[in-house]
Amino acid sequence: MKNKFLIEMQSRGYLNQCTDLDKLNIACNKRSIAGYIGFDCTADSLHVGSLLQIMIFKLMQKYGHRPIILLGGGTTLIGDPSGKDSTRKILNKNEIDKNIKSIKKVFYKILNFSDKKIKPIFVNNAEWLTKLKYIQFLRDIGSHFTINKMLTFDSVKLRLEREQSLSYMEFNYMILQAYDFYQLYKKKNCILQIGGSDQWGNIVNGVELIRRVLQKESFGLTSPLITMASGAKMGKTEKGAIWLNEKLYSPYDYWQFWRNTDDRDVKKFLNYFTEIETDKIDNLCQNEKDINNLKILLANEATKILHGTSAASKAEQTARDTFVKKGFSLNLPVISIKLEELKEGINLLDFLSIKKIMSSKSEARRAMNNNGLKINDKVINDEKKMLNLEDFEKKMLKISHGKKRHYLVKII
RNA sequence: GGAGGGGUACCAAAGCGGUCAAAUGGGGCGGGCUGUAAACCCGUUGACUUCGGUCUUCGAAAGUUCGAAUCUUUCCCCCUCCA
Repeated sequence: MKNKFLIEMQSRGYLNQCTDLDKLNIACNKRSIAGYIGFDCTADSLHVGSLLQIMIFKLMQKYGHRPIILLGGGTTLIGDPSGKDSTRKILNKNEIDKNIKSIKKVFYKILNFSDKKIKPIFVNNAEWLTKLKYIQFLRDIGSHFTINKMLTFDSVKLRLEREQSLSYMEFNYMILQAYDFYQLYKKKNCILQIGGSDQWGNIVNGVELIRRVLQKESFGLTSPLITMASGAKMGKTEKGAIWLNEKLYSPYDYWQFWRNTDDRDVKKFLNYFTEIETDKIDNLCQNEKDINNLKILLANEATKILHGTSAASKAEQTARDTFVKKGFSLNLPVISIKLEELKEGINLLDFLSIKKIMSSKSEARRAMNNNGLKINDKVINDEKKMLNLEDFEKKMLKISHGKKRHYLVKII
């Protein structure tokens, strides 16, 4: 009997590779399992690139399995060389701890923490990694790895082939990740590790370590690498990363990100990033004439998962007001200005750069010269334009940069 | 350790004494077309400016010169080949 969890993993396209799908199927059928995914803590927020992993957690919960969220406080001290051309910036422990605190928030928002049986567990591998004794570790764990094999893993091989330096520190990363899995197996009876396809090598090492040291079976599973139709990696647009933390990326912008999905990606993303049943998605995609409606659906569903229903509908409403009605929406990002500052009038270019709407006055000037700057939908071409009380209506005014960026200026 | 090549703006890459804030391509931003998509076309792309200019930028520092991204010296880093 095929396990429902795995069936949905497959139909949503979450499944790329598995060490032993048949046996995992049996294990999942038998009981509730625990599976872990490791997250890197180099930034104070995860971005959309990690969202698929979180969606997998969500799916695990749906079918009664427990997520173990490994925050790599220890491994981030080293830096994963997978898929990197050069050593990345090494963070110190304080920065990492701060990042962990911030990253955790997203999981609380997306996953179910109220049901005891499937409540996610946070673990930080600094807990065991920082306590390792070098010689002991080499004897107990290091003896199970051969350099010959390690050299064949892509993360190492590619670096060497490109003649890019790989430090001994980074070279150890895969062993540490394998050790993580081993620890979680022992401590939490975690039998599954999930990761992006670039993690395959690291994951397999863990499975093998568990087999060698504990003579137990465990499983590894990877999700596909998602790219957008533009060819860019998921989550990294030209403009920068799409962060999951609200402070770094507002719900409105997040909604907009999904709303602006490339036509070719819509169906894929509906499967990946919403909880709409896959049959229903097939149906919708066949029957809906206007793909824009699907994009709105995608934006709503995806935003709902991260920021909640009300934030999603608020974002939709804001978008409607600004794009369809071309009017004001009170939910646009607000920039406030004090009444005193306006008394004398304030130079518009100064205002734009001071309030960080534009990164410099020159940039503001440029936008102006290209007809890209509007106040209340009226193009402004006058570089000397002063902003004063007459421009405001009910203490408010809308400034637009291009067609998509709008701000509400409020007098306080 | 020896011999060569190189470090230029967000990235790639030209320039090799003045006409260089620096060709060209990509990316970004804006405009047009459209559907808040893609593709395409056009403009723009260091900062400040009283729009005359001014200031900062070609790995770092020092020097030559009226004048340096361009020449010299030292230092740092990267690459290729040999050992």
